[in-house]
Amino acid sequence: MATPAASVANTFEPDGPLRADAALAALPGYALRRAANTMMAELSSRLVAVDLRIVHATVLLLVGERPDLTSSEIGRIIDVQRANMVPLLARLENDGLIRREPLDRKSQAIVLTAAGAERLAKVRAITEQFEADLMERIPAAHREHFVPALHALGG
Amino acid sequence: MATPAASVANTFEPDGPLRADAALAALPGYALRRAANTMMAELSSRLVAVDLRIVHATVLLLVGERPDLTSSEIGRIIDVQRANMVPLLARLENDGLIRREPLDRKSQAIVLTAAGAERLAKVRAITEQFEADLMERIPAAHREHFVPALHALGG
DNA sequence: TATTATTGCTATGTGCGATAGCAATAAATT
DNA sequence: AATTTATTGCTATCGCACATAGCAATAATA
Repeated sequence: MATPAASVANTFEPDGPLRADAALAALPGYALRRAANTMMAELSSRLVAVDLRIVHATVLLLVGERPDLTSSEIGRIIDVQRANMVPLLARLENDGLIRREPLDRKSQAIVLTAAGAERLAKVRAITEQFEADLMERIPAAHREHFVPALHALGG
Repeated sequence: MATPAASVANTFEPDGPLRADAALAALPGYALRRAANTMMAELSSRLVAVDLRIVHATVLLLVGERPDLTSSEIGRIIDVQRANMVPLLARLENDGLIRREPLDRKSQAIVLTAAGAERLAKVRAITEQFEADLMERIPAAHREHFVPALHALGG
């Protein structure tokens, strides 16, 4: 924020907000990181409306689709380790959004409660709008190439 | 890793590594986040060769281009707050890669030392290779659209 | 000259991710 | 069937990234 005051000014955006230096802006990897950060910040701020963080919303989306996922399985899907799933699910359980249902004597399924289903509906509305807005920010000429490119970079 | 063992199997990748659930994979925002994470992990692992983290490498790249940047200015460019620039620059200074040079009685420029310049050369080699590899992973048809799309999403 | 802004810093809190270890149980091997 | 191996859900803990609040010195502005 505020005026750059950089002695050696950015040649490309003479007076605009100091985004990335020219040297950095040229790097696709840097652009990728910044775009992801920007968009995730945007999504985060939209999710305050449902008092959820991105990870929590992701878990709701997931268990809303598959009613018999275990904590470990969810962790593998979203790249969160078993140990770190504990506080994450505890939070959702505390908020009354999920419930645990024994599958056998070792594993338990994570399932939505009624409140969880309601919250999920709002999450879906928010994420759908978010995704739509995201795609619309991309110039039409590039739009259809974006997701395929991302998928090629993996996950 | 290991076999999914998901009771409700992933319909699209019957036996492959469990990446993202179908519901998640459809979301551009999710794909963006995952691609960024994957690529940053890749870059990080390449940077162990120069014993630097991504942020540190970024700072070197930056001060290598502009010899009179202050801590505050660097922070604004790379989105790191003043307070958090302190340990970051302390690390680089400790490693003998940067040096502080007074601009006036309040501000100081962050400049490369000889060792810093040498390290930067290696960083450049690594990042150039990384960026090239990244772009090559993207199918040719989508390649040229990628960076413009990212820039549209902002930084 | 008086006020306001900026710089570089300390101190501190919070949340995330990673690692190691553990008891119970399930799955695989022999 | 018995034994070994793997998996599950968890605790405890460490380090890192990031944010906030505050501070004294100094520079910039009104």
